[in-house]
Amino acid sequence: MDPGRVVFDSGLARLAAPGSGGGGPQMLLFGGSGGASGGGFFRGVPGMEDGRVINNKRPFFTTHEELLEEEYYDEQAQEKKRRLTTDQVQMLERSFEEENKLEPERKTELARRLGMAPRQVAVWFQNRRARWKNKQLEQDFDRLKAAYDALAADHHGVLSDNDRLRAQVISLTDKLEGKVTTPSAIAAAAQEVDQPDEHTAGLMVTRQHKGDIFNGGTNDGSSPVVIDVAEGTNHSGESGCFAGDYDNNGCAGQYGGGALSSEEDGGAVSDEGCSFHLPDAMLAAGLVHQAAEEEAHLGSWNSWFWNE
DNA sequence: TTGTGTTTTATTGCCTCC
DNA sequence: GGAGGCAATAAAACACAA
Repeated sequence: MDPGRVVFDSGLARLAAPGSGGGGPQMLLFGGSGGASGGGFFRGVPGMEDGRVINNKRPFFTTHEELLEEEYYDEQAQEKKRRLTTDQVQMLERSFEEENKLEPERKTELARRLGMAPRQVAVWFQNRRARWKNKQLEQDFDRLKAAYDALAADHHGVLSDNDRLRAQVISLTDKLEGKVTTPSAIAAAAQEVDQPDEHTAGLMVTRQHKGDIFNGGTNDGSSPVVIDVAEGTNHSGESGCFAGDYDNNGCAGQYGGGALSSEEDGGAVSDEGCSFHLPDAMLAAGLVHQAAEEEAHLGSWNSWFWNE
C-alpha cells in the first residue's frame, strides 16, 4: 500500500459496526481524538494535514494486511495513542468473558474483526487481566475484612461474657463468705453454688489432671477437671482471663498461694493459718482439687468423696 | 480554564515454558 | 532461544472540582 494513501470513508463507520465485513479500510490507533475529546481526526498528529500524509509517516487507515505487520505497528507506536471505540471495547469484553486468555487464532480473528493490530488485542487482554486481578484482590480483601470484623465482634462478646462472669464470681463470693477448711465443707459449697453455664464450664475444662487424684491415677473422663487458679493461668501457658486478678502471695488475698498451689508446684499444701473463700463453682472445684491434695497427705479419702 | 486524580493504552524487563 | 505472561511503569486521555 502506498504509504501516502489515506482512506477516509468508512473507517469509523465500520468500527461502529464490528464484524461488518473484513478486508475493507480499517482504523489503526493514533490520530487524534475519535470522538469524546472533540477535535478533528488528525488534530495534533504530526505528519498529517487534512487527512493527508505529508511526510513519510503512515496513515491512520490502512488495510488489514498491514495491520498484521508488527513492524508497521511498531513504527506507529511513536505516535499518540488513542482510546478504543465503545464497540471495540464491548466486543473485547465479551471475548474476555468467554476466555481471559488469548490463543493466537482468536487474537488474529479478533484483530481482524475489530480492525486492530493483533498486538493491540494482546495488550488489551493483558491489561484487562491485570484489572480483573486487581478487582479480585479487592473482593478478597473485602471478604477477609468482613470475616475479621465478625471475629472481632465475637471477641468483643467473649470479653463481655468474661466481665459478666467476673461479676458473677464476685457475687458468689459474697454469698459464700466464710471459712471453708474441710473437704466435705468444700464439696458442699461446690454443690451450693449455681451450676456453671456452658461458657463457665468451658472455662473450667482447662486441664485434665494427669493421674487424677480422685480416681487414684487415671483420668477416665468421669473425674473432676480442675482449673489451676493459683497460677493465674489458663493452662495454655499464657495469662488467662483471670490472670493477675487473684493475689497469690501469702494468705492475704482471697486465695492464698499455699492454699491453691497446684501439683506442678509440688502439690505440698501449706495453708496453715490461712482461710480462703470460694468464689463460685469453678473455683470451688479448684479447691476441691486442692483439698484432695491435702487429704492425700493425710490419707485417702478418695472413696469417701465419691461415695459421699 | 486549569489543576489534579483516575483510567486506559502501551512499553519494558524479567520470568517461565516448550 | 522464542513466545507469551506478568509486574511495574510511562504517558495520553478523560473526569471533575474549584
